[in-house]
Amino acid sequence: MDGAFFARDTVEVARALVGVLLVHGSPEGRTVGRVVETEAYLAEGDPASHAHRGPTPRNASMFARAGTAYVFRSYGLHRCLNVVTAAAGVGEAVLLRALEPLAGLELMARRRGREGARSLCSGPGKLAQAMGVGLEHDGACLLSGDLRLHVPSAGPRPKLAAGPRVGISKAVDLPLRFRLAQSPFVSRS
DNA sequence: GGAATGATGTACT
DNA sequence: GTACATCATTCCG
Repeated sequence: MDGAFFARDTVEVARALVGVLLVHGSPEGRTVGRVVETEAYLAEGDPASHAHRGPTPRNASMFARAGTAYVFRSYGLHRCLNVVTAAAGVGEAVLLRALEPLAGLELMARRRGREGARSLCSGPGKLAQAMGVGLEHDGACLLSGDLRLHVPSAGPRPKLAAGPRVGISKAVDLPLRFRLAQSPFVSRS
């Protein structure tokens, strides 16, 4: 796993990230999930992106180098995890929307305060909560550190379904959302 | 300085 | 399907 994986076309990265493992080793324990749903946020022609109007204090890490985490607070209480893509300074990223929980399910359930493997990580806010991702991870490197992405060395290319993104009011029609076909762990809608 | 607005999730009808 | 929690950031005056 190296930075080159992320330092290329953002839509390609969004597709390639499906199937990648997200691993968090915390004092509480280790949690692992497989990415099953992503969304790309682009620099040009994408008014739904936080980076659309250029750098601000909040989105600063979107302009850092590829492989950096961009974590933001959503609706005052949730958190969402993105991976910065493309060349440094461009301001593109991929939102991780859903995971298939693989390890540390009990810890995920405890963090979430509810049971049900199906709904532990089936949404960007749930995923961040279950994996213990917080604003302290904003700006962190996802190639090394306590929170990491890991590409399985081999394996068949997963079958993807593309569609419109969720929860936005602008650029609603762009097909920039990708998910693992037939996975029961994707977010609803 | 003030007001609007979310890259959401849950509960309730 | 609809309602609402909850607050920092952003934009406008």
